[in-house]
Amino acid sequence: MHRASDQALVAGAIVEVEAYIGESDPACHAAPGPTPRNAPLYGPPGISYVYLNYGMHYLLNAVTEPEGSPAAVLIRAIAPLEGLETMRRRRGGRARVPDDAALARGPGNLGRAFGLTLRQNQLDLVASRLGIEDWGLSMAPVSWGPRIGIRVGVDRPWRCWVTGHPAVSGRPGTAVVP
DNA sequence: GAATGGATTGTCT
DNA sequence: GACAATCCATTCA
Repeated sequence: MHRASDQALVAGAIVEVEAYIGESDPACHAAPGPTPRNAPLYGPPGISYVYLNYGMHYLLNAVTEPEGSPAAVLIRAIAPLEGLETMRRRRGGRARVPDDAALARGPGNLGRAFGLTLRQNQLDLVASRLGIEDWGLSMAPVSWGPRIGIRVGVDRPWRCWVTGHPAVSGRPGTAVVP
């Protein structure tokens, strides 16, 4: 995943995601039906869905299903590969980041490291400066388990992460399927 | 027009 | 382990 703003390019390998699928998924933003906020979920796939959560964190989703089928993948963490200095500067303001693996660990931290705002909402993830590409790095073993940080729909094991990777958020050892 | 609460994180006890 | 920070979409009157 990468994002270019001005001169700075930041990029990293996605190591943790969660799926939010359909109006029948109580944790999906599409659960209440179409609204102005979740409109991107109902659009074509390959488009970003960025929203502000808890009034302070910009969370990034990638819309995955054809128009009319609301579903998206929440990008929760990336392993930084490019633009480390930029990420440190953006993260550095408040608390110090102990190690590089923590620069974009967790959806809120990722949003800050990438400098995301509502302006990055509904961007084309293939053609715009915010994008997801196949870098041929997807050979690491992954684990599946319940999604975290939500109060409903926790029964769905739709969280997927690179097993044992230091840039993955949450507590280790919660895998349902190794 | 006012109240409510959330796909979070860092700090404090 | 509890809580504050902080904004907007949604809900209710």
